[in-house]
Amino acid sequence: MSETPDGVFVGSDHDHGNCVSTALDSAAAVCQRRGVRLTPLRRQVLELVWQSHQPIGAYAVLDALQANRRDDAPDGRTSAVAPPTVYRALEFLLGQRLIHRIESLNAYIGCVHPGARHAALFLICNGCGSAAELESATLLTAIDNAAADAGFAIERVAVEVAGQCPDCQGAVDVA
Amino acid sequence: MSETPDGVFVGSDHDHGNCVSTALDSAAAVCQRRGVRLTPLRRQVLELVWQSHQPIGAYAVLDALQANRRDDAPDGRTSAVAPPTVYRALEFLLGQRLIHRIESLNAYIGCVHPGARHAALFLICNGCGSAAELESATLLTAIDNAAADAGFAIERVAVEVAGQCPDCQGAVDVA
DNA sequence: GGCATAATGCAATATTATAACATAACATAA
DNA sequence: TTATGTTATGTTATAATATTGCATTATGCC
Repeated sequence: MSETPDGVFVGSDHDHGNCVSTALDSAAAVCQRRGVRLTPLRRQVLELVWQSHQPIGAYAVLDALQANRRDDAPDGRTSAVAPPTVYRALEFLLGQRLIHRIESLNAYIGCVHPGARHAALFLICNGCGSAAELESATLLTAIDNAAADAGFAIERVAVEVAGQCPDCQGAVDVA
Repeated sequence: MSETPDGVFVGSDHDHGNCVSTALDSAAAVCQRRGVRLTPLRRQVLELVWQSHQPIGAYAVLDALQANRRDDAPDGRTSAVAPPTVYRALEFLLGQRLIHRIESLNAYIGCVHPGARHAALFLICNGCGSAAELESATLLTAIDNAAADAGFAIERVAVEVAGQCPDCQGAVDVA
């Protein structure tokens, strides 16, 4: 089923390096337009989030960051990266709408509509751990209406649907 | 604005004791029907979750449980309640669909349709911390359709909308 | 350079959740 | 009735996630 390049789940066949660099470029553009700084650290965190191309936890980002630094250091000696370093970068990226947080996984994923204010629907596969970001006008209208009926002022929306992606539905789990 | 008894947010004016005991009764009925055991511990945890009538964290339940036990003990001496005790009870209640978990808060709340398999929409007030459980057929249809289009098999749905409830929208936050 | 602001480093700790194993309660049949 | 399997709870330790507070460094601007 990796021959469905137009499915909402990215297959193993897509041009990964390209999609990451595209994301970084548009993030840079968004930040420049807004007059906020996509510092090397923030850029690196964004890159790591995109590279995983799946929801990735803050501590996984932290580990990757640390590994990067070891590689960069001439002698391999580096001080440990501390959690706030990562959380602050993630917070910045969330604020600029460059990534999303998946609440039900305590994890983060690159946003496919970088910088835009929007409410996304996530399909999260319990099998392979991948996630797809969708937009549904009907869905958002339904949420808006429900909130309006209740006199509720919306600030943030999370729609997270867990289940099995097409590729994982056939798979039998080996005992 | 506490004179809107038919709003989706419960006011301070509703019959709290009654709504808790109703919830406990129907939980007992559900469990009996299913042949599962609503043990004293599980019942007590369910009661604590309902009593708060807001999303309540596992450790708050734990503290309340501990307080209860101190009250019950003749001499006030009791051993500490440990996290697994609470998490296991919560897990049971989730499994029987007697409570919901609010992912974005890491918290739990009584289910208003006890025992029924359903996908709920939560309006969560950032001002007062209360939450309202809604159903929206349109919303669920939209989610079903989006999933179907993607060939995705749904297992669990979380729709969490954060914002300001009617009562909190007027309120100015004091600096 | 000197200053203000923003960003990062760093240490400690808070909060949420689970693993692993021991014991107790309950159900049922020999 | 106790033997036995099963379910539930207790207990200890630890894992995973996240934040607070303060020190230091980088950046932009005059």
